[in-house]
Amino acid sequence: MSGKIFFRTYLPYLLAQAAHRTSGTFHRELKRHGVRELDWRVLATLLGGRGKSVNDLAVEVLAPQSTLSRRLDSMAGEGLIARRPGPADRRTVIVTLTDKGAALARDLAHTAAEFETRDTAALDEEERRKLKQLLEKLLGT
Amino acid sequence: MSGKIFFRTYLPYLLAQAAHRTSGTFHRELKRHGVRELDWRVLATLLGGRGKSVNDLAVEVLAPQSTLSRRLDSMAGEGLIARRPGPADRRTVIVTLTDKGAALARDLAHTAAEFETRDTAALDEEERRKLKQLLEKLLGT
DNA sequence: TATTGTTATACTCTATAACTATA
DNA sequence: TATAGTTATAGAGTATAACAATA
Repeated sequence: MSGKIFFRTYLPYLLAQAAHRTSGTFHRELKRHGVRELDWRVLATLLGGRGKSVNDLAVEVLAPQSTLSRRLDSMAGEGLIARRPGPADRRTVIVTLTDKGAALARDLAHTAAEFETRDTAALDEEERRKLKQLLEKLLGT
Repeated sequence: MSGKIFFRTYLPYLLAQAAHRTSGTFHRELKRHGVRELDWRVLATLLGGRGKSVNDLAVEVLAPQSTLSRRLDSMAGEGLIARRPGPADRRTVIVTLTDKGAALARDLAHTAAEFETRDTAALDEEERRKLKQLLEKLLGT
């Protein structure tokens, strides 16, 4: 088994490379706003929804609960998110965007969409659609 | 713009999620061997090749040069890789696998291939092939 | 007892820049 | 002067487990 051939067609690595490349330029943009990658994922995940528990959020932003918990402290301090006890089960904490957080999230999402197009310019519209469809199927969503 | 709709179809996030999911189980396997994710990328990248400069390697393993440099110290200490000055330009350092490193790399690559199939079972063979092809085109390889 | 979330600790990785050797 | 790589430092993320509150 040749290593070159192996790793060049090894799907997890292709995915990691593609994720790295297609977010590199936008991450520099995030930095300009003083927003970290994890914060951006939290903002984008919560945008348009009605709030999520810390647990659910941790799964969606691909971060451990303890890391997220500390970032939420910081984001709450900046007035971007709010936390309140879950209505049914008071052990859970429901995280929602504040108006300020939602405004920032919308602003960043707009910029992200521009970068997305630019950073995936090697694909035409049909290929991009197909790629998304395959990824969604892979992820079961 | 709905957040749910936005982030669910935002390609960099789909890629990050897919990369995360398709490597999660194998990373636990790596841990069992005492191999870190970065080490694994170095091993797999060098497998079957004739060695690479630290700079080129850093790009391929998606890590900063300084991080890689320190990991290489450790991997050299474990007898997995060797470093020698470049023949043409003596500023460069050429990294190659030792026999021990190559054996470990082949072993891990074999296991990785099994996990790859398992972790992408939601796609059939044709879809997997198409996904790889689109990713390769996106990456320009 | 089990689960949700927070907090604590030690460790790893990253960003940045200074430094060395070579070109 | 510029480049390849190493080293140094501070900051950010992760793994792990202990802990509090609720179920």
